[in-house]
Amino acid sequence: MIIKILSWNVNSIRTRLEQVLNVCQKYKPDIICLQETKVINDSFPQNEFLKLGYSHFYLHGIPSYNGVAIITQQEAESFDILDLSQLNNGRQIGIKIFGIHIHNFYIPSGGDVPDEKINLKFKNKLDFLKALISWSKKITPKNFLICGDFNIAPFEDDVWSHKQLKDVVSHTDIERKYLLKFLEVGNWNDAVRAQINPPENVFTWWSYRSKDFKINNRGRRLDHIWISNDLKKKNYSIKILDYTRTLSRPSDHVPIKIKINL
DNA sequence: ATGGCAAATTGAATTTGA
Repeated sequence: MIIKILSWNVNSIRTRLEQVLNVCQKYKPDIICLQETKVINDSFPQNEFLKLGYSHFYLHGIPSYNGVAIITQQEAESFDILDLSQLNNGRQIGIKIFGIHIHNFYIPSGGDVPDEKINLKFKNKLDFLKALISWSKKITPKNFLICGDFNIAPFEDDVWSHKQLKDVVSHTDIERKYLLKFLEVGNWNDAVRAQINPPENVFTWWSYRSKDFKINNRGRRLDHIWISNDLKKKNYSIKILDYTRTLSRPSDHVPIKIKINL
């Protein structure tokens, strides 16, 4: 059986609804993992998805910001919101479906200053990563996939300039170290970088502050799909749908997609 | 440590993102 899973930080599901529906019609993912839905559960636009055959909604929204969702055609066997810490505030939702555990994360961005002593947001980011490291040690990573906006570009060539971004939140040494520790203790596999490498585009995010994101291509790879060792052995393919960044009123993130033959 | 922006909330200004 072949399943398709798509992960996208949409920066408001209500603003991006038409674009998300278009991507669903075009690529027909079985499972849609969204981050930054920015909507409470009661206001999630379910009807439009129902028309496309997506009838199950696993939502963890809060007012105004954050918020994650998993949307499926088939009903999940179970779903859960992890007790990662009090910091799991619309930042994680997990399901089990087709025998696969899927967790959708929105790791905190971390604010401006990469110093946990003076910037609480940065401390929260590192604490969230520590919680994910502990969680990875506890679970049995079999038939497991985790995805989402991790807000960290782990490798030097995951950003447009390692030199210029090495002290910028999302690419500092300590964040990269924590993320790679998380990867290592869970025996996770970075499914996207296993298949897509420079000079092909690996970026999934481009700042809104650039007038034309294509001109100097100052992007970062902040969004990820990680899979357990057993899934790594299956046939799978990855696509970064960077065309969505060229649409009018785009999200600053683009979708990433995995097609896996179970 | 700031920016060239965007979205949500509240009601022109602030917070958040990264």
